[in-house]
Amino acid sequence: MGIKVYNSLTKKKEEFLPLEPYGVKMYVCGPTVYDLSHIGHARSAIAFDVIYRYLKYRGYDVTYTRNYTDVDDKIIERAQREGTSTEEVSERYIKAYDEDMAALGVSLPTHRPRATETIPEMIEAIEGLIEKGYAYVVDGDVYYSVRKFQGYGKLSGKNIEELEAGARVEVDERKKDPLDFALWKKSKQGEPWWESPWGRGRPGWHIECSAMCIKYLGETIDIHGGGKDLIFPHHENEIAQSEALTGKPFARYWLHNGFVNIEKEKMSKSLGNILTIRDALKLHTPESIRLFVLSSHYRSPVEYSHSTLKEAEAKAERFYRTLLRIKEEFPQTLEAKLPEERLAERLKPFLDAMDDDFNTAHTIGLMFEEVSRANKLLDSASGRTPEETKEELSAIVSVFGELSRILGVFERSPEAYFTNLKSHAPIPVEEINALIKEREEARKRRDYARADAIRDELKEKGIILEDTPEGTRWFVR
RNA sequence: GGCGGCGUACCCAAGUGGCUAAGGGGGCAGUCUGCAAAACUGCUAUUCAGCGGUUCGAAUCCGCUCGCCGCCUCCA
Repeated sequence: MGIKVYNSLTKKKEEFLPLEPYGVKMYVCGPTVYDLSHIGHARSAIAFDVIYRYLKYRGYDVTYTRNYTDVDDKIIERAQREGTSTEEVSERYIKAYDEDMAALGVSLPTHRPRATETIPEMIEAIEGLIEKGYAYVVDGDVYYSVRKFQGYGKLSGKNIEELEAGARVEVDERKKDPLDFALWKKSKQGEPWWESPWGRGRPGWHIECSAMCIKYLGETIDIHGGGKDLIFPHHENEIAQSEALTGKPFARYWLHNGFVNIEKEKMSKSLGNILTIRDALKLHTPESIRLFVLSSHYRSPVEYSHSTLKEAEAKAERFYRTLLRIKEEFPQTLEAKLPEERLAERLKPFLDAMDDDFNTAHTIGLMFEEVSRANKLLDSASGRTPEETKEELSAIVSVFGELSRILGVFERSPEAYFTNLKSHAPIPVEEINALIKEREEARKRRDYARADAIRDELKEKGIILEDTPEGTRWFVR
């Protein structure tokens, strides 16, 4: 059985069969770089990162392109407000985006083109559309004739008559039809511009993605992704432009991720309920953010809240604690390599879940069943020899290793994970160690009242003490 | 108004025709412990928003009703 994906174009789950048997071409709409990215951007990037990782894991040679839209009304607006250049604004936020993505463990796509580096290709595409009669020039602007394209609305399920009736489209006398959209915009005073056959101007948003997609991946690609909100008009327009130009199907599978909601509402700038990735990283570990995102299906909405993130943190802690136990009690298992056949057999249920439209939530659920099993093995020998226990734990650890790479979670050593948490302790480590020492002395004196008082005091600050035969250790919560 | 989606326990969340309705968080009880913490064990949905229908059989398919959300304007 192969991979099945939900295709927004057909509104069905379909078997994934790329155009070339072993190569996959994948394009995802990246950010417009006019401000810091929020958790919604993080979700999209993480979801497609896992899809990218999984397809590679499944043996496909994936070419993944994710663009930066670095010329746009909002960038211009911001630059003017700040009295700086659009280049400076976009440069700043590209850098910020890259940093955020790296912090979240999002792997780098094969290509990361900027719209401004693809202007000649955009002009060429627009010329092609004019030649074929799909576009027209009005006083330095170029518009796309939506009605000329048969099948407009096939992705979003909209029909032209109803869109017209809705009349929420921008009013512009120069357009022949209110539905038409700009391919090229004549530049106003103080705006960035490029020379073109229609005079100085800049590209429209939709043509950017079409041009970059065709340039880096070709006329027909396998997967085109983005947030659900891009379905209309952005992706609908991309289809119209690209297919009118090439006469070929643009993308075979359209994948759209759901939103991150805050208090039941979509997180968005206009609603003013955004949480930037940076601010989120001040509150939570990157691991818990990834786990939060991947614990539900990529198409479903997720609710961001303190408690949902805390639950993700608890998951991470449970996982790493178990790994730590395994490492302490059976250190050899961490390096164990399972024979390929046995590994494949153990991995099957997990990969079946991933094959089913990248069901990371199910996969993670299954991983926690293994966590329980590992703990049971560690708790009781019950008729097993130590050798058998070691074997079994090695198998579990090997499975975890594979899945960690696919999901981009639990990739660190447990020590690194807990050390990182400790670095965020609310009081200095020396102070904690001193209190632990004092408590140990109290315990030796059997002064349990004092010992418990110290433990309670630390607990209040989020520091959990744990007495083991080897002494007391601590965790941050 | 048009289009799309969702409603599974106290909370988050898998499951989309048939073995015990995954998993995590929380709660309660127990084992362990000086007491805890962690881990483990048991309990916490005879039932999947409601009502009808199809079927030998439905959380899963169909219809209706109620509630929530998104897109139709820039938006991941």
